[in-house]
Amino acid sequence: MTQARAPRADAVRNRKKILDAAREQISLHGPEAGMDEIAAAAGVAVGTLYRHFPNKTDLVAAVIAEYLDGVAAGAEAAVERVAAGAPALDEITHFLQHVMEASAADRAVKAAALVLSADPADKAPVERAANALTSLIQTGQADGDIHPDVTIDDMYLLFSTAPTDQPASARARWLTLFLSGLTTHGRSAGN
Amino acid sequence: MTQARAPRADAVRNRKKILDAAREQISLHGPEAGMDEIAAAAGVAVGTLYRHFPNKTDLVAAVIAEYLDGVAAGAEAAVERVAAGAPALDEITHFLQHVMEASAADRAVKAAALVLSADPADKAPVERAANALTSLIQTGQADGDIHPDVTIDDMYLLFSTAPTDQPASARARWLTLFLSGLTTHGRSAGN
Amino acid sequence: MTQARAPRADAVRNRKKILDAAREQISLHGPEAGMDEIAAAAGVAVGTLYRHFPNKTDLVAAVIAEYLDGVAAGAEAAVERVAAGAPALDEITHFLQHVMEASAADRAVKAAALVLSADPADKAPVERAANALTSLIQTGQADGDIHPDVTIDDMYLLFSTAPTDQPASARARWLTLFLSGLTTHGRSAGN
Amino acid sequence: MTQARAPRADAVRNRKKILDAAREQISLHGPEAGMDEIAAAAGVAVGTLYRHFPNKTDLVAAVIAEYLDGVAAGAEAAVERVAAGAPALDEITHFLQHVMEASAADRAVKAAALVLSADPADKAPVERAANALTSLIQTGQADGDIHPDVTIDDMYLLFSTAPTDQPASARARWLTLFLSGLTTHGRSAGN
DNA sequence: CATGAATGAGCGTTCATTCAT
DNA sequence: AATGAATGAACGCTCATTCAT
Repeated sequence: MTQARAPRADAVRNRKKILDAAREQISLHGPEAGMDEIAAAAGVAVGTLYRHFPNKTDLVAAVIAEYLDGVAAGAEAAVERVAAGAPALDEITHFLQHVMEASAADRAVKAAALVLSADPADKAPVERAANALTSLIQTGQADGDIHPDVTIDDMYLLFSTAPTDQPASARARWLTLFLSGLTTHGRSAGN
Repeated sequence: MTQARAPRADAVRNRKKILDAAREQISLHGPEAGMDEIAAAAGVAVGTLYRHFPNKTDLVAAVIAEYLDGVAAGAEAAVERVAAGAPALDEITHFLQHVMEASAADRAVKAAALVLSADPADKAPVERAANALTSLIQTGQADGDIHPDVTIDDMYLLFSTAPTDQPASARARWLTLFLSGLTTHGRSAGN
Repeated sequence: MTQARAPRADAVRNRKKILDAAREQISLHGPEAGMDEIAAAAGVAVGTLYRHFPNKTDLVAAVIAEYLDGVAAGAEAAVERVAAGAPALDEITHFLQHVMEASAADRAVKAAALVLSADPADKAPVERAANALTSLIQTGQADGDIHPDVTIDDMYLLFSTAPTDQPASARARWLTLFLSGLTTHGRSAGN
Repeated sequence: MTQARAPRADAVRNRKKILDAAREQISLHGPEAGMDEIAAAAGVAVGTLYRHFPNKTDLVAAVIAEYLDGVAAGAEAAVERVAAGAPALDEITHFLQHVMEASAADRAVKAAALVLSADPADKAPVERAANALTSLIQTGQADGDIHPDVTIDDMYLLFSTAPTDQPASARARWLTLFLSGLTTHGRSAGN
């Protein structure tokens, strides 16, 4: 019974509304999206925004944390499918596509994080994703599909350099090129 | 031919001083370097700065144009070396390394460009670089070293996604991975 | 006789806790002590604080009233000691010293009162103190120790100008100088 | 020829306007007078105010410095009159009256200084006043009018405790009482 | 043409107060 | 009656830009 049993129903709702509005406004207007504008988009007053997030930096950190949560969930789902017999290389490929598209949607959030040097509020999702990815890589290497010198750091490199602010076709091409560096297969003339 | 060629001597000098100061201040303090600080670093008053560049955006665009000029020059030099018999793949590799290191030094300028969404003021250097790179690629393909589906767009992708704000070792690894997507050689276990 | 005498036990307790917390927080942090902080220090929610005191001004006024209560009690005790035979001039001197030291301890409260222009909520203690002081002055004048033109207003002047935010030595010197204006004795070279 | 020969004519005028407006607004509304309101009262934009005074604290410090300048000038004039034969005690009395009235006009400025803990920007006027007052005191003591234990610190005590926010009659009475502590004359029943 | 003083919209943040629960 | 989440006007301050000198 360690609940703080208060009627926090609306407070929770507000927190969600604020995070959604923050992601949206920052994506639309970049890091210079104003706190007032985010609050207005969320349908609350600034004071409420500040009750939930004492800083602009903290707000951005929370948006990032939410995003990382999705990444971690995706990675873990991939691991499970591999455990169920799916080929690791395919799962890695799909996971990377998934992350890339998610990053594209939140591209400006990354920029805001850089400008404000906001760290994710919670390190747990990062670790979860790292564990899952390590597992995928190892399986892929055991299958002989992934180059033996590939490490989790290559994944970070990939996440941090994906062309999130370019058209989907550019991202697809970029992933093709990058993957040929990760796999043992090289590229034939046709792909 | 309504060119003005009057005592532009100091005006040209001022323009140069301002561009240098802008690059330096933005590299030091990021996009939030103030116009007053740039002017002070250039040894002129703000008004003078605004006479040369009506906007902060325009100033950043000019800094980027200058940078692109260097890129174009590097690409053209590579073409000449290839014409003199150097292997195209090697020249491409070195050129990419060079651009990447230059970008890393000016990374804050790129960030400023994003925040202010500044386009280069002058398209000429971009074209010069494109011509030179196209030539290099074609030679590399004729040599059988570069994958036949590689285009100039892949180079843009490379420039725009280089991890300029990460350590040199990360950039080296990244280039290795990326290049294996451009070449016909794939990667052996050892590189 | 529409007095309410219901289970006010905890309400009274809360009122006391709030007043104590207010005095403490204002003494610690000056007039800019926040209502939230005072409420937290009192162990209640802001809403409760506002139930007891509709305003910050009213809260400060209540703190002052409490303080004045102490002053009145001191004055009345002095009157009783004079009635029992103590010399009025000595009692006045000691009383003034006492008030001055108490004011010094609560100096931030006085500052808050000024900033918020808060009057004491309850006039009764002021009157009690006035009556007692008038009695002391009259006795002192009858004794020939207090200058005949001295009035209760001189006491107010004294309270309101005591250097409460200066070291105790400054306060002592100040009282010496001031008292020589109230008494018939002047000052010899030695005091 | 160490002039900065620029046409600062209006800048100087603005500085004056800002100081006047600051004194006025702070006197009217206390320390919480807003920077925007002061700027508006001065007829300039906030930015201009901040060009002249980087802080609210600095602005208040400048107002105080101006006030201290007047005090110093008054003290020095008194010294000159004494040198010309005027009785030191009279001059001290008049000087104190003068300072007291000036303080009364600027009463809120003192409060603002306390709240913002602003020190005068320039220590020189304080020293000038101190020198002049010391001279007056010594002459008064040589004349046998001022009590031999009186020091400059007693003057500071007096300045800092004058009832500046009370009616002129209260200030007059207060000065009478206080002076009887400074002089060797005591008070007869008639004054 | 250069100067630098002036402008003022805008920012992130605070806090006394209100009100749904 | 108590709670604490929500409100929003106000604050001190910044900085790209304009314009009188």
